[in-house]
Amino acid sequence: MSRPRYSVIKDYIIGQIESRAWRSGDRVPSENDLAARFAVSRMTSRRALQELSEEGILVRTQGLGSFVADARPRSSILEIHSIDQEIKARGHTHAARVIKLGEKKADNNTALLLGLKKGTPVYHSVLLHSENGSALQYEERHVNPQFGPAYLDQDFTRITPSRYLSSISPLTEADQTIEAVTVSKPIAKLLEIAASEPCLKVSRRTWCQQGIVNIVTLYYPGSRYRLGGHLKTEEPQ
Amino acid sequence: MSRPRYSVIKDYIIGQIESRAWRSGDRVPSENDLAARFAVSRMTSRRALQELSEEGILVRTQGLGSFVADARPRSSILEIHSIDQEIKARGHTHAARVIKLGEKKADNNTALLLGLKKGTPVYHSVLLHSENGSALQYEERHVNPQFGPAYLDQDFTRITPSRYLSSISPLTEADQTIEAVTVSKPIAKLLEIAASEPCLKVSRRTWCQQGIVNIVTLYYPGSRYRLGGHLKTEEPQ
DNA sequence: CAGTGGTCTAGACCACTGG
DNA sequence: CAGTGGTCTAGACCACTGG
Repeated sequence: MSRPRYSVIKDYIIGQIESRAWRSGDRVPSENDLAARFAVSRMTSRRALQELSEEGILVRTQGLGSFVADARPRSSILEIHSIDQEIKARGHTHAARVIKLGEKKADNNTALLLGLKKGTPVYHSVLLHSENGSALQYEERHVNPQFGPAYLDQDFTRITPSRYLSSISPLTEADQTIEAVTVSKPIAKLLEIAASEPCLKVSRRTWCQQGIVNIVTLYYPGSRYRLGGHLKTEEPQ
Repeated sequence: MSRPRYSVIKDYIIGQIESRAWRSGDRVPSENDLAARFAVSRMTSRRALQELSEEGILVRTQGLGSFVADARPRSSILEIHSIDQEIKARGHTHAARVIKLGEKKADNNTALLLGLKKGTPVYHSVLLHSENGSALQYEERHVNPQFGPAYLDQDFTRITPSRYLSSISPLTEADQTIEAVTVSKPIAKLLEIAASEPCLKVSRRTWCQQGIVNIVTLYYPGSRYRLGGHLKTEEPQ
């Protein structure tokens, strides 16, 4: 059961980009070049280039060629994905550092958002996620212990909180707001940015079938991250 | 210059789904069926089904067939709302000021994004929208004249560009990215904020059935605006 | 088993870009 | 002009699904 040839060609191209042999704006080999080099038909080399173009890794122009796209990360607003998967999907290395992990009594606001009584014990975690060694996301989370009983026993350098929680109780719903803010000095320091640098703040509350799982606040350096999405109207009238 | 055949097949399938002739879960004709019906090769009918699958309109399973996907709820973050409607929905007063309105030759980047040749004349507008007298959104737009022929004759203090354009050619698709940035001094002045204040930047490209309508850049003061939405997973497994 | 989608070939003609 | 990507053909073999 061998891998499809177009997929091998994709990996080759991704490898070249990751190793910085080919950089943003560089032209990559043409369909014909790749077909000859990999001894496949042009339809097959074309598929590799086409898919990389759809994935935003290449930009193609008729008559000109295919070029390595601007490397800034994108994520789909539609999908709630785990940051590690998102980073790995870009072919990069994800690492997480656990800043805090423990139990807290829910304050007024946390209790309200989680639908619990004030003072109820909740799990609290703060993580810093990095992409290829560069800080990308500060993550603070308050978890309803009911939906993640072994939360405090997890090794969050190996599995993200989001993945652990969704393995216990599948996500069914979420609320989300997106803002542009500056962050406090301690957070700026962790994110390796100046305190004046604008950041994206994503505040999210997630539900499983049985109730509210957790509330999350994420901060991304504006210079290193953007949210992206593609939408289609269901019924163009 | 006829439309590609795979695109004709896609439209046929979309038409069947829109007219409710084919409904969620129904099986659509196979690659071979469509190839015979449209007198094309299987590679061509396959492309139509493949693209619709990537767009989430069909779901394909080897050995089984291709099926109409469930209609999915979308995040309101992704709904394209007219800023005036949004403000009025809050019971507030919307006002718009026209900063620029005219014709420009498309530069390299604009041409690329609009799918036009460099130097093609495009319409260009800059507006400032306010809510109860307080600046809320800086809007810059480059419009393909083909899809808004009377763009320059509109009174954008009375009808927003977005509403005018969608009255001409209904919106079918959009790309959007969201970033946290600081803005240039002139824009900061218009928005009545300090140049150091973080802003949300929304970059959007919209399509109608026939092609790319326009590209838009919006800036919102981070202190006065946030994007919000509610999402539901399609299939809680 | 017949039918489905997944991969692939070796050609073809075309529109487009730069020099 | 030579080179690029965009569309397309008429075949092929394969893995997979249900009956």
